[in-house]
Amino acid sequence: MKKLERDFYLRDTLVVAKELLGKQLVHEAQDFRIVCRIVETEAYVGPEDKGSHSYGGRRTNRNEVMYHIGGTSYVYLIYGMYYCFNVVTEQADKPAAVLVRAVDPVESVGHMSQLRYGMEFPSLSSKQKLGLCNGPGKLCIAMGIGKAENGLDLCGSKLYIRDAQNEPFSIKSTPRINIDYAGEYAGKPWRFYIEGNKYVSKI
DNA sequence: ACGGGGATGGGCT
DNA sequence: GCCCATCCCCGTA
Repeated sequence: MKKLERDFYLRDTLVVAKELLGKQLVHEAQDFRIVCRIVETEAYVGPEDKGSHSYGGRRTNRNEVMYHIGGTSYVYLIYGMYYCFNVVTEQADKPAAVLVRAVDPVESVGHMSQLRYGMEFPSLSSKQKLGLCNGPGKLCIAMGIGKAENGLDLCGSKLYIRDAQNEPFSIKSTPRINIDYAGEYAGKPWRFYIEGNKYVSKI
C-alpha cells in the first residue's frame, strides 16, 4: 500500500488514466479519513484536445493548476453546484489531467454517507447506496473534496493515491462523457473503467 | 425505461 | 448572456 510517487504522474496521460484504476484515493482531513478505490477515469491529454480545459493553450485562474507538475490535484466547480476531481499529469507546463469519474468505498463508508446524504449508511435505500460515489460530482461530495482541495500536492499527506492489492480486472474504454462540443476528439476512447464494477457511472 | 428540464455560479466572448 | 468534464426530479410509457 505504497503512496504513489512523483514519477507515476509524470508519464503519458493515457497510461496514467489506465493505471489509476484499482488504486486507492485517500483523503486525510482533520476529523475524518476516507479511502476509496478508483474504478473509472477519463484522460484529457493536452492543448490539442478539444475536450480539455487547456485546449489551445488556454490558461486562466480556473485551470492554472493544470500547468503545474504531474501529481497535483485539479478541482473545479461545474454547473454551479458540483465539483470534479482531477489528477494533473506529465511535466510542468504540459497542461494534461485525468478526471476521476467513479470510486468504490473502502474505508469510512459511514462518513461518506453522512457527507452525501446526511444519513447513516445502513438506513440508505439500495439505490442511494449505489449512488453514493458513482459519478464525478457525487464522489467529491462523498469524499469531502471541494475547492479547498484544489492545487494540493498528491505526493503530500492530505490527499494522495496509493497502491492496492487487487483481484485481476479488465479495463474497458469508451468515448468520454458529455463532451459533444469536442469535434473529432469527442469520439476518442479515452474513458476507462473496471469492467463489471457496480460503481461505474454508465456502461 | 427513458427523456426533458431546473438548479446554480464561474468562466469566457 | 451563453456555455458547462453534473445530478436529480418529474413527466410520459
